[in-house]
Amino acid sequence: MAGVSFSRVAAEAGVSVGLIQHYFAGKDELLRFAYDDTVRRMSERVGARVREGSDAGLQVSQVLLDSLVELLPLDEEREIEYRVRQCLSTQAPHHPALAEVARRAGGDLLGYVTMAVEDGRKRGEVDSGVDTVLAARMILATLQGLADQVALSGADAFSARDVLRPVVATVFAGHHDRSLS
Amino acid sequence: MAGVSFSRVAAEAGVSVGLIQHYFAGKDELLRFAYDDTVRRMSERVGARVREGSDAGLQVSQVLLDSLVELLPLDEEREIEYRVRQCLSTQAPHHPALAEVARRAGGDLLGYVTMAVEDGRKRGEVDSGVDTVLAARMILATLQGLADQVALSGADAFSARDVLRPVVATVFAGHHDRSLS
DNA sequence: AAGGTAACAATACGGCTGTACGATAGCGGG
DNA sequence: CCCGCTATCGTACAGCCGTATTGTTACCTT
Repeated sequence: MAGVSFSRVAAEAGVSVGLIQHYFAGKDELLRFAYDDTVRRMSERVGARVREGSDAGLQVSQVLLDSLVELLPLDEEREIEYRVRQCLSTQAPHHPALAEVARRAGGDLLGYVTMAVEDGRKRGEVDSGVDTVLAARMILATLQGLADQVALSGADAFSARDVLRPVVATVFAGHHDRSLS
Repeated sequence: MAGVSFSRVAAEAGVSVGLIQHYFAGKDELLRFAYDDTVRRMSERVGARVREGSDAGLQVSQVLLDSLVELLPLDEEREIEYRVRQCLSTQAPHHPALAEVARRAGGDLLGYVTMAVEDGRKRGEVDSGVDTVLAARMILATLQGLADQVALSGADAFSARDVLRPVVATVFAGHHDRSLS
């Protein structure tokens, strides 16, 4: 992030600095575009997968787990996404435009997961007493922290799926074993 | 983070630029010191609290929950710690010295939580079949993601403790209700 | 064919950055 | 007294950054 400059972006893209200025009014707008583009793609991916799985009548917990694990920086492409999201969301507090993107992205994802949990409740996979938003927050928090752990210690240090599964299973009780062994 | 410069640090500290150079060989060393100092203090705080609680014979799950929630950016001081940690750990992949600090900090924290879970197992609060390291990873992942959520939406948007509690309870089964309601 | 417009390049410029260097002042030991 | 050491400052400098400006193609429209 410290190394992102117009000249470097231009060089890596194989174009001139002037061209980037032609399309983006300033550095802020360039970063905002990169951030928005990345989080939008991530959000749409998980949204689509949840919808597909729901339509296909698959087990909600399984679909959710798959969709979320797919966001982790487990391959090079997702790692780039992760880094963009991480760097820009860190910068967000100081920049209103970035903050708004961060809020919208967070809200979208929370909405998708909440809907999935509600869907699970309708199908009897989730106890009726569960606070769906709180449950979604819990699952998402674990996912996010898991992303950090994977990014730090590498994709092969441990099984991210095995860490996330019990948390999802806490919400979707009754259809899975709850063991951590 | 983009605004951290020698001149700005000097101004805010009320000293000259030269003085900072006198104590730190370069910017890298200055940042590394700030990062190391912050994570060390955080790690020691949770380590001490876990040890105290363990000696006092309190319920391990309760002590652990308290110690970890205390790391979240719920007041201004912790928010500063959070931001330092976040910014510098983001920068870590490109800078070996920072990466080493990040690894050590992560390892320390994982060690403390793992020990707490093992302690809970000895006392019968945790099932004997549980993978303690995996359980610690899960709890820490949720904590970390929770910190991000709190930093993004503010300390009053939801109860962070209520989100973390069920995850801790998944590990420390039998002594707590497991409900999310 | 003319002309307008969009794509793209080159360069110039003021500002800020990290770092290097020298100066000043206090101060304890010989 | 003077020497070395440390704390502290001021400033100079080369380099990179973001931005503004100007120029050059090439295409589309009429």
